[in-house]
Order: sequence, then structure tokens, then C-alpha cells
Amino acid sequence: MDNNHYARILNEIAALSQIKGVNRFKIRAYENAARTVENLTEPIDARIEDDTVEDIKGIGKSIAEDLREIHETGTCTVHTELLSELDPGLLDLLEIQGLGPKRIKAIYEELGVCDLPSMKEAAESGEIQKLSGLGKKTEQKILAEIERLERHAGRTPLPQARRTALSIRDRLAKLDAVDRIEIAGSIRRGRETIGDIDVLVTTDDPQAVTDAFVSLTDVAEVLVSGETKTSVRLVGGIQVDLRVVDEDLFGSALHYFTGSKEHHIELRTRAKRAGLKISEYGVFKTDDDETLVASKTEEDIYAALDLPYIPPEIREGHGEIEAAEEGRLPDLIEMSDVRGDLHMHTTETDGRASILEMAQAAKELGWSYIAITDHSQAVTVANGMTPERFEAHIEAIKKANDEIDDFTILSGIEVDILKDGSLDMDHDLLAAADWVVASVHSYFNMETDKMTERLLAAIETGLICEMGHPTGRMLGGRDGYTYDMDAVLEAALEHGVAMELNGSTGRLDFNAENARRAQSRGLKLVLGSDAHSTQGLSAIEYAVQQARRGWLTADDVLNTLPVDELLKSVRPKH
DNA sequence: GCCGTTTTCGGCCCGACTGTTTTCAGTCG
Repeated sequence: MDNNHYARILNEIAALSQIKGVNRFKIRAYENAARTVENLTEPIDARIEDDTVEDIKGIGKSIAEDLREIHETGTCTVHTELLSELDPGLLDLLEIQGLGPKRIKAIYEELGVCDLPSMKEAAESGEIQKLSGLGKKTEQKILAEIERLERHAGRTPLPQARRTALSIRDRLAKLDAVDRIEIAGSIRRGRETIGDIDVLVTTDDPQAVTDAFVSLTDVAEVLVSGETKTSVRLVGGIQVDLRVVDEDLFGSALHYFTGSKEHHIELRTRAKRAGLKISEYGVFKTDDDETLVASKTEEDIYAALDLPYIPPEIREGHGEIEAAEEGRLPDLIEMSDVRGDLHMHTTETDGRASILEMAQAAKELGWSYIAITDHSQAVTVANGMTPERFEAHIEAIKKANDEIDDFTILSGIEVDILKDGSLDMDHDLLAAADWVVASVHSYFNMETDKMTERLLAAIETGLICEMGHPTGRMLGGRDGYTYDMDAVLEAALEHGVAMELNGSTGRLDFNAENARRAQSRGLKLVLGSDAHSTQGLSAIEYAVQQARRGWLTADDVLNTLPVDELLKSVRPKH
């Protein structure tokens, strides 16, 4: 069973327990355990079977028992009892901003409201405002929130949220009153989907900045406005929080507003033991009259806690603080480590630039090589290449090399993995090409076993360098196809196939968790832009960011190698 | 429910803002 299945049940136990009103630390224990399971690089099934599940930090006797029960039956008593006591529809109500577990419980008990439709009905008929502690305003907010949830559910994909954030940043940066402005929050950490945008500003005129912020043309509604914190909702539905801080406190504020919550909880617990207190205003001593120890930079904050700097991308409460303590923090890959890009398209199929244009643009970005990887014929909508066209394309790529200095253009292809696992191209042509990306573009809904067989067959041809966008998921769109990931990773390792971390803005596939899982098995990753235009090449930044979230170093990534070493590192039997 | 360089019991991050209240609980990040 997939780790996510276990995590989902633990999360539901936490959410339902909140509404039931149990001890909040017990709830946190379930949340922590869910997060731990989600981010485990090995199958939880294996830990249950060899009876080591209780050795995992954050999983004790009781939750271990729950996990064993889920392993055997698919669910556990704690979960089923909560579901029979309460109503599963209540989980949706937690999505309503401004309503927490206490109020939901009260409304549930007083009015029998058990899901979004009954909440809407109760609010529309004015029943909510009659309850003690609730009033007309809360009732109106609930209605507005339900309407918003009906219109626009879920989180925003990172690239889209980042564009919005940068636009807001640039507009506010023009104000005289703004000294320094920075995007913090989950965008800075590079989470693949974004709940809201956090903007941090230093100024000597907070009122002027706040006024300008709420007057931005795309602000639909002001949610909160205080001295240091203002929140708005944009026309598109996304929430933006603006925080105004003193210059001297910039480091501690940036650290605080970057999160994650879990990272902070762990860090603050650690600080407390050392007689320190952390808030957005700095690190303070708790024993005397609260002396300020650090606040100017994030480096200062970590130094005050006797820790090395922890990069934003891994501040997720996934063991990074423990690793920092023990000097085990990975030296995360950086943009400057990347030497080339191994996944892109040209006008030969569905790209918008020629071979040479792509090469020149890549050279300007600082790369020393690229692979041109146009589609094979199965992708008819992309004008995929027949064997004849591919053969000619290989020649054209070789020729283009003569027209650019100090740069290598590898001949390649993104060959389709057909329904039966065979490759959509003559094998001798694949063998003749420098770089072969193999990808699935059809029949996404195959059964898990069939899809596993399909991918294994493709890997076992021995002709593949790299598995392209390995799960096929679209960010904020379709889910990835399902297969036995462990079996596929094992085969890829055996046949010298790297897994791609595709940075194109609609995908980010592999995601960070899968990349870390592959890396922990000894597999290499490749960062690819999947560019269809010269501008598209910059998507590699997203791939780097996700790689950092997956704790990858330059050594884990093949396209940090010089081109000759790169080519030696794949297709060993070839 | 989990955990231990103050601990096997007694803790478990910290502050801002709002609405409904007359001093603060609830929610959020």
C-alpha cells in the first residue's frame, strides 16, 4: 500500500479529532506522524513487515498499532470510530477560512450542520448568527468563503503564484516608502503549490505602504488590516499577506515569514531548551530581561542557535534541524552547478525555435551543452518524427554543432513509450543518438500492474538515458499515472537510466519527494527544462529548486557533469 | 500521542488580528 494512503488516514484522524475537541498535542502527534510517513523515502509497508515502524521518530506505540491495522485491513479503529461519531463532510468545513474546529463543532452540535451545503443553508437562513460567540459578520464571511470555495478550490501551482507575487513585489518596490521588499512564505521555499503569497517590506512609513498595497488594481477584498499585517484577496482568488517590519529585524522576520510552521515549531522547541525564545522579532534570552541575541540576518538566527544556515527549500520539518546539528546537511545543488539541459524541443516538432536558436540561447544562459529531444511519431499532435525524419534531424544537429563555438549540441529524442512498453523508434537510430529521453504521453489510466510492466519493458531495452517526466502529473491538473515506483527505480538503477526532474511550469515532475526517494536508492537525476521556446529554457530554475527541496547535491544530478563524463554515465550496456 | 543533555511524567512555539465582547476566545500563519 502506498505511503500516502497511510498519511491520508492519519491526517483525517487529526482533522476529525480537532472537531471532536481532543487534546491538541495528541492532534499534533497525528499530524506529525502523517508528515513523517508522507516523507519517508522507503515504503512504510516494509517497516511494518520487518517490525521497525516504531523506531521511526514521531511514531510511538499507539500510532504504530494504527499503522499495522491499516496495513492489514486498509483502515484502523481510531479512524472508523471517528467517522461513525462525526461526519466526513465536516472535513470540508475546515477549509472555510475563519472557521476553526471549535466553531465548527458548536455549529455541528447546535444546528446539525455537517457539510458545505448544510453550512450554506444555515448561513443563508440566518441561523449561524443566533449562536453565542458568532454574529452577523461571521455569518457573512462564511457565505463569502463558501462561494469562493465553490468557485476556486485548492492551491495555486508555484509558477503561477510566483508570477503574481513578483508582479506585486515589483509594483510595491517602486514606492518611495519601500526600502526593501522580499517574497517569503512557501514560494521562497519552492513548494509546488501555494496557499497564499507572503510579502515582507521594510519601511519608515508603514501606513503609506499598506495604503498602496490595498489599492493595487487586482485587489478584490481586504481581509485583515492591522499595524504590521495586512491581508487581501486578489481578483483571481489568491490571498496575499503583507508584513511591515523594521530594517534591524529583517532577518528574523524573513525567517519567520518563510516558514514552514513545522520547521519553526521544531526550532523553537530546541531554542527553548537552550534558554532562548524565537519570534518574528528575533532570538531572545529567556532567563534575564529578554536580551535580543540575533535578528539582522537569517544566518544570525541559526548561528544564535548554534546551527549552520538551513536553506529555505528544506525548512519543512523533515529532519533538517537534526541533520544541521549533526553536520549532515547536504551541500544543495545550485543553479551555477548546472552545465547543460537535456530535454527540449525545436520547430522540427512542437517547439518554436530552431536547433541553433535553442543552442545560442542556452549558451547565453551559461550552459556548455544541450540535447535536442524532439518527439517521436506517436505524438501526432506535436508533429512527432518518423524514423526518416529523426535520421535527418540527427544529421542536422551534427551540422549545427559546426556553427556554434565552445558548445556541444547532443542529438537526442524524446521517444514515446507505447502502450506495450516498446519504444516508438527504430532501435538502431536510438542507439545512434547521443541522448534518449523516454516518456509516456498516452494511455495514462492503465492499471498499476500494466503500467509497471510497460515502464519496465521500456527500461529493459537498455537504450534509454533518462525517463522523462516520470509520473506524468500536471500541476493543478491531472494526477500522475500509477505504477510500482520501487520496482521501476530498481530497474532504472540496474540499466543506468536516470530519472528526470522536469522543470516545465505545468509539471514539476518528479516532485521533490520522489526525487529524494530515487536519490536515496542511488539513482541519478537529470534536470530538464522541456523547453518549447528559448524562453522556456529558464524553467531549469524550477527544476533546481525542486531538486534542492529533495535534498539533492550536484553529485546526484547528471547535468552538472562535463559532457564527456555525462555520456559515460548512462546506458552502460549500450 | 510522543518524547527525554532539566524528564518515564509533564511538558508540548509564538504573536497578530477579528468579532463579539466588556476582557478574550478563536483563528491564522
